[in-house]
Amino acid sequence: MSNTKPKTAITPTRDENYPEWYQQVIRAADLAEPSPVRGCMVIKPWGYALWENIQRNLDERFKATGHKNAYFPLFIPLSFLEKEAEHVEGFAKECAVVTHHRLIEGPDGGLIPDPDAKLEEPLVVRPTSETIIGAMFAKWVQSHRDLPLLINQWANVVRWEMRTRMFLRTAEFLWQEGHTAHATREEAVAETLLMHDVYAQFAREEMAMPVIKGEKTEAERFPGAVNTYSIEAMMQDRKALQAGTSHFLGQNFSKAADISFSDEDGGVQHAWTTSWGVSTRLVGGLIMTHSDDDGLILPPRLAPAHVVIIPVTHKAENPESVMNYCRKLADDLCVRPFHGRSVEVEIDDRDIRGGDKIWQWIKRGIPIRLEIGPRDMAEDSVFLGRRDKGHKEKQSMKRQAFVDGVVDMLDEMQQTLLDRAENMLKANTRVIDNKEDFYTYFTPENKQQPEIHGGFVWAHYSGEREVEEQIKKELGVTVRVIPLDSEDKPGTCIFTGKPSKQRVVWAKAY
RNA sequence: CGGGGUGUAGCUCAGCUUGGUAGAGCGCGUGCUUUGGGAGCACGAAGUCGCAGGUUCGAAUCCUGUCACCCCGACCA
Repeated sequence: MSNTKPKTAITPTRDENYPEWYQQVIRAADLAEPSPVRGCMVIKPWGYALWENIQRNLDERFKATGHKNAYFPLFIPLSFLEKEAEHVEGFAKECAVVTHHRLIEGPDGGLIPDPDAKLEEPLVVRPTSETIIGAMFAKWVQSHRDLPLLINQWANVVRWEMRTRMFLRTAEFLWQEGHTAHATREEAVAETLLMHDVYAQFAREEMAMPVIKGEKTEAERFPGAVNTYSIEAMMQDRKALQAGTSHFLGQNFSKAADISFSDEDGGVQHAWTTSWGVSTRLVGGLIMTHSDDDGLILPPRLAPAHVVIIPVTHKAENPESVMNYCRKLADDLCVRPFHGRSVEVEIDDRDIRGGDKIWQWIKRGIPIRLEIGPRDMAEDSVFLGRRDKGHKEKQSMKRQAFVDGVVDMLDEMQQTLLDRAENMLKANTRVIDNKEDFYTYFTPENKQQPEIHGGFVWAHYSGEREVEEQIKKELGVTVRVIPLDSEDKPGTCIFTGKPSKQRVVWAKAY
C-alpha cells in the first residue's frame, strides 16, 4: 500500500481535525484574523466584501418586504434592560458595561477611569436592541394608523462570550436586527413567519445552503419571546448551525416599553412586536457548508469577485501585450450582468511566482481562475480552472465562448454547490423511531474525533423540557427545531412513550 | 468561575531538568538560476527570552509574585 495522501492546501484536513481545519481556512482565505482584544476578530477585506454582499442582498429583500433602515444607539441605559424579566435573565450574564466617561493618569502612570467621572446610570453595550428600540417605538406609535412599523438596523452588538470562534461566536459581531410592531397578533405572527421565509430563501438561493425551517422548543427560545423560529443548516461535520432567527414577541416587549395605540374603536391596546436577525455567523456557515481541503469555496452569487485573471508574462516577448489582452478581457466580462450586479474580475499582476499566486486564489475560493499567457493570446483563448472542480482539471476555451458563457458557468457552479450541500443533508438525515437507535446514532464511534459522526435525526418527542435537558447532558444533542411544513403524522415519543404531534429535528449544534 | 497548559524573531517552535555570548524551520529583503500548478542556491535584516522582584560573579534557564493567552468543562446567534 503506497497510497500517499494527496497534498492539500489546508492542513489538517476536515477528516483529521474539523475545528482546526475551519480556523486554517479562514486564515488561508484571508477572511479574518484574531484581534488584540480577546474574543474579537478583525475582518479583512476579502471577508468583509463577502459580508457586504450578504448585507446588500438581504437589505434588498428587507426593503422589498416593506422595511426601512434606521439606526439606534450602541449604548442602552441599564434600566431599559431590566424591564422585561426573561430578557434580563437571558442577557445579563454577558453584558459589557460602560461606567465612566473620562480617563485620568493613575498612580502608576497609566490611564485609569476617573472616579469623579462615574456615570449616574451605567450604560450597557447593546447585546441586542429590543429594549431601546421599544422605548422609541413607544413614542412613535400613537394610533393604529402608525402601524405596522417595520424597521431594520445594521449594527454591531456585544455579547461577552466565554468561548469564542471566528465568525461563529465572537464577543462583538455584525448583524442586522429587524424590529416591527403591529396592531394584531395575527399580523405580527405573519411578519415573523415572513422574515423566517426570507432568511430561508436567502440561504438557499444566495448561499447555496439548504436549511430546515422550524420553531424552537422552550429551552432554545429567545429570552422574552413567545415563539422563536430558526433556520438550521448542516455543516460538513454534520453539526447544526442556527443561521437565522425570527421571534414573535407577543406583547411582552410592548407592555414592558408601553408601546400602545388607540384602536379604531377608541380603545387603547398594546402593540404586537417581532424581531429577527442574522449575523456574521452566516460567513462561518458559508465556510463550513462548501469549503474543502484546499480552502474556501464561494457560491458565485456572494463571491467578492468571480474571476481572477493571472497574466503569465515571464516568457512573453511583449509582456505589455499580454496585459492588454487581460485588461480587454476583464472589460468584456465586467459588463455581463449577474444577479443584480455584474461579473466581477480581478487581475492579479503581483510580482510573485505563478504557482503561489494560483494557490492563493484557490484558497480564497474564487469561482473561476484564468491563466493567460502568450499561447492563449495566440489562440485567442483562455486557460481556465474552476473552484467547483479538481484543481488539476483545467481546460482551454475560446475567449469569446468563455465571455458569452461566463454567467451560465457561474450559475451552474452555484447550482452544483447547492446540490452538494443538499446531498450532504439528505445523506446524513434519518428518521429514528426508538430510543436505542437514537443513542447508538449519536454515540461517537471514534472518541478521538467526536465531531465527525451523527447528523440530523427526525424523532417523535412529547415536548418535556426535562427530557431534552437529559439528552443534552448525555449526548450533547438538542432539538434544533420543530419543523414547519412537515407532513409528519402524530406518533409516540421515543423517550417517554407519550403522544407526539410530529417528529422534531435533533442534532449536535454550534 | 473550576481543571490543565503555554508565554523565546512576523509565524510555528527548540533551548530550561544540569545557569556560562540567542537558535531552527517557515516568512521577509537582495542577487543569480528557474518559471503554464505550492521553485533552487547564496547572502542578509530581524528577539529587553511576557512583566516585576529575588538568588548568583553570571539567569531564557533556579525562586517568588504578577499579567496575558490557549485548551477542556459550565454558558451561548
